[in-house]
Amino acid sequence: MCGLIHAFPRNTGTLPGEKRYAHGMIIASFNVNSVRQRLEHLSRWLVARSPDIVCLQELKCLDEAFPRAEIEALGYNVATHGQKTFNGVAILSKHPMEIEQCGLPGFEDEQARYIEAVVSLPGKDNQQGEAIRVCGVYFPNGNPAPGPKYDYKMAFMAALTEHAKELLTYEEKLVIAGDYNIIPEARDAKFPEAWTQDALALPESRAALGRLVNLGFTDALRATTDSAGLYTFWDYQAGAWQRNNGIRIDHLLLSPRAADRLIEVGIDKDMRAEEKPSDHVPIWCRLG
DNA sequence: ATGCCTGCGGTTCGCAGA
Repeated sequence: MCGLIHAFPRNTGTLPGEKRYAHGMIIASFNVNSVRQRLEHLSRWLVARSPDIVCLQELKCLDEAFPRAEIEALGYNVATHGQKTFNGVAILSKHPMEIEQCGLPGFEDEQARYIEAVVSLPGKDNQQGEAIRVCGVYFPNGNPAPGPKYDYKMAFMAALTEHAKELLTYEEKLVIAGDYNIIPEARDAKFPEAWTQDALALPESRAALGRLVNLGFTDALRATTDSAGLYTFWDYQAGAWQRNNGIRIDHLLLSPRAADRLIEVGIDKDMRAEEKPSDHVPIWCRLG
């Protein structure tokens, strides 16, 4: 399992005197579509990929129902922001972390779609390492558009953009990782014409994503490749996986200091071919 | 063409997802 289909190295040299971690650290996002249904998949993947930090979306359970002991047994600290039935986000970290936010600041929301932590990274020779701020996001779907659900999606994105603007002033290593429910460009869908009226691809949706990215973030995948056909989601219906009818909606946005450390990006596409998979697969980046 | 499929709740079909 966890066959790596897409892996994109970044052609960048190390500057003289620049401090980098020997093998880098992996930060991943994975929409599990029910953490209880996906515990075996998730556990196998955590062992195989061994990410340092993972943002999970669509837990679909209360915090007390999260399989905390099982994940902790694999060597992870666990922070959850769950709710009954729907949504729910979590951050897993091999390293110590402090939770900064559960829920998006300045945005009253009964839906559990945002969690933010600062992770303390190990330094060389047990020296005090750096820290990295990680935001786990689960954007609303927004369909049907127009309508109240689309208004909610736009409001969520506006609030996230305002918060991200403040976070960037800290000039930290920062990653906003998650299910954005936005297809950035036509090349990010097998059949882009099928999505033109959809909340995932409307010009207003793409413009809102652009306003966030243009604050100064780097889309990790697009920093490594211009290739079309790189997807993170395939619908359960109509043989979408078998037809490779996919879309790219799970993204890793990097602050300038994080983008400077980008080594490679991967999508663990083979997860989608397993028995009883999530409809999303993990995307991850390695920072040096 | 509209549903196809999956998960959840709570009982078995409606809602949500994307």
